[in-house]
Amino acid sequence: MRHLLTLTLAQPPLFSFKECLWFLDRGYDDCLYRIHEGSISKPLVLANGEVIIVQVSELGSSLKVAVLGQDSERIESSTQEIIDYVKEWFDMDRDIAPFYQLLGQHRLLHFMPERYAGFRLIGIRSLLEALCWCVIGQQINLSFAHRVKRNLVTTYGTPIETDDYTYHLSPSAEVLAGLSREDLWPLKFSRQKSDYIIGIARLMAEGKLSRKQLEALPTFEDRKKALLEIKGIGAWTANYVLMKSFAEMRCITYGDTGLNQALKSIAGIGPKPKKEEIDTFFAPFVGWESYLVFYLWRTLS
DNA sequence: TTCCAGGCAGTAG
DNA sequence: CTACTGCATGGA
Repeated sequence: MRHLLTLTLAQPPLFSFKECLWFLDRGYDDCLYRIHEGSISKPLVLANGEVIIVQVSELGSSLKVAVLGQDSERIESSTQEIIDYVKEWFDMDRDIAPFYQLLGQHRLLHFMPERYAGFRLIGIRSLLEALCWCVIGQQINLSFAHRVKRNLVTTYGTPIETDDYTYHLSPSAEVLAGLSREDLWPLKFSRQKSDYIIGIARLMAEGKLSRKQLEALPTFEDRKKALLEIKGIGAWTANYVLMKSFAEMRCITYGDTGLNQALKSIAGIGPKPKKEEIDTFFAPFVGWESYLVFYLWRTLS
């Protein structure tokens, strides 16, 4: 792998790379990206099949995107794809001023625009990766969840070597679809979760579930309904995936313990709030529910 | 030992 | 819709 090119992106208003990086570097040592000396880097498979490493860092008032790879011939034609990926990753094309306006008017949340200025919804572009992460994270604490994810990624993902670091691509649907449930038990998956992951991977490998198919559905509710029909995907996972992988703005992760904690400490709601109580709290933020969930999570660590 | 952690499926009401 | 159970792991 060698350096192929460097791109420069203007930082939009109300954007803070440091806030985004802080969230990604909360101390769980995620195995799918590397945070190093103020930069974040991760491997990416381009549409043409080439594997590259994108490394994003701050350079003055801009973002610098360095690209590592093998094939310098074709990389120029992928420039826009790489820019789009980074913009989507950090939700850079969204004007969040209206959200800040609503926060500023709120009795309990008016501190957020200043304290978390420029914090953005961090995306997980890969649908399978997002779904795997959700299933793994169901009902276990985050540090254990990260460990299980690392087991999965280092066992069934693809290592990508560079001079000073070994990255990993998350496992493909084809690889996971070929596993049997017992294969995942040593990686600390429960029986149910093994079945969920393999079932989801098989749907994707068979072409019965894909980003394209979900995006083709007319409404947010249709996409949620389609996800909920799949074994292992409940309300929490459906909302989380639509938020993180599709950048849907109206997702509330009902039942989420982190959300419940934040609502308890900030608004005194709960400890186990009913759907209606949550909806009432979210009512002033129509169209920004996902951002509110994300900002509430931000208050936790 | 008990409780619980960024839940889900199944059943009952 | 809520309320319940059973399912699994591992840390506090």
